[in-house]
Amino acid sequence: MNHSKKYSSDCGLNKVQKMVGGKWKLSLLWYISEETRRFGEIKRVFPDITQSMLTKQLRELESDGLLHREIYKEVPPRVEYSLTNLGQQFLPILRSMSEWGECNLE
Amino acid sequence: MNHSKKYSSDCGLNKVQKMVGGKWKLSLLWYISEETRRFGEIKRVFPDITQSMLTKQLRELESDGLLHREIYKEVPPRVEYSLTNLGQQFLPILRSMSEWGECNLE
DNA sequence: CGGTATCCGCGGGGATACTG
DNA sequence: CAGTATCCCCGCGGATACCG
Repeated sequence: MNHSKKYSSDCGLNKVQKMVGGKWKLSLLWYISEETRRFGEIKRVFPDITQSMLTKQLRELESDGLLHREIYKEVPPRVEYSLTNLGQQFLPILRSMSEWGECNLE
Repeated sequence: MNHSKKYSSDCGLNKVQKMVGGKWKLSLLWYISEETRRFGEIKRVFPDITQSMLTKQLRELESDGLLHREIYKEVPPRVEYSLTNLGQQFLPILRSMSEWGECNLE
């Protein structure tokens, strides 16, 4: 590895920061990891996220390869979100963070 | 746990997000985890962070209990940053994220 | 050397209304 | 139901100058 770039903006940690640094992304991944979720479900469980922001963050997670978005062409429409392989590989980290957060704070 | 708050703004993951969500905090913790670091060292290794922002992020990490800040009253002054116990407990997670970031991106 | 003090731009994120 | 489309605010983070 280029030694001078060990901590620079293209190191692994900063890539992670960019991918899951969004305000709600960790929680969203966590919720979707339990099982495939419909958009409406997510919206109901996270009432503090506006719908537009929810769409945006989900799409970013999708384009970063963490989420899969499956569209069912029905009436009414249905869209389901699930973890990709990459997202599943991130799960242990997510679990550790959740535990660390629950245990060590106040 | 309050079921309705399982994914709300005070769940473990969102606490983690607030604590280490800053643009440079993961990398800073990572660098300081290797050994105790002086302010000037950090500044040199992270030339893209302005000095004022560096101070701010370090202080936030300190007040969140992740970093210890030791001031030596010498001339010239010396300030050293190191991980607290809480910070050390976060290390495995940091390591996982770094590996995941290095391996799975591009 | 290791900071403050100011000022400021940008974009993350929210509110609201409309749509296929 | 699952979105766009707009508009907008605030605060993160940067730039620059000064200080004990």
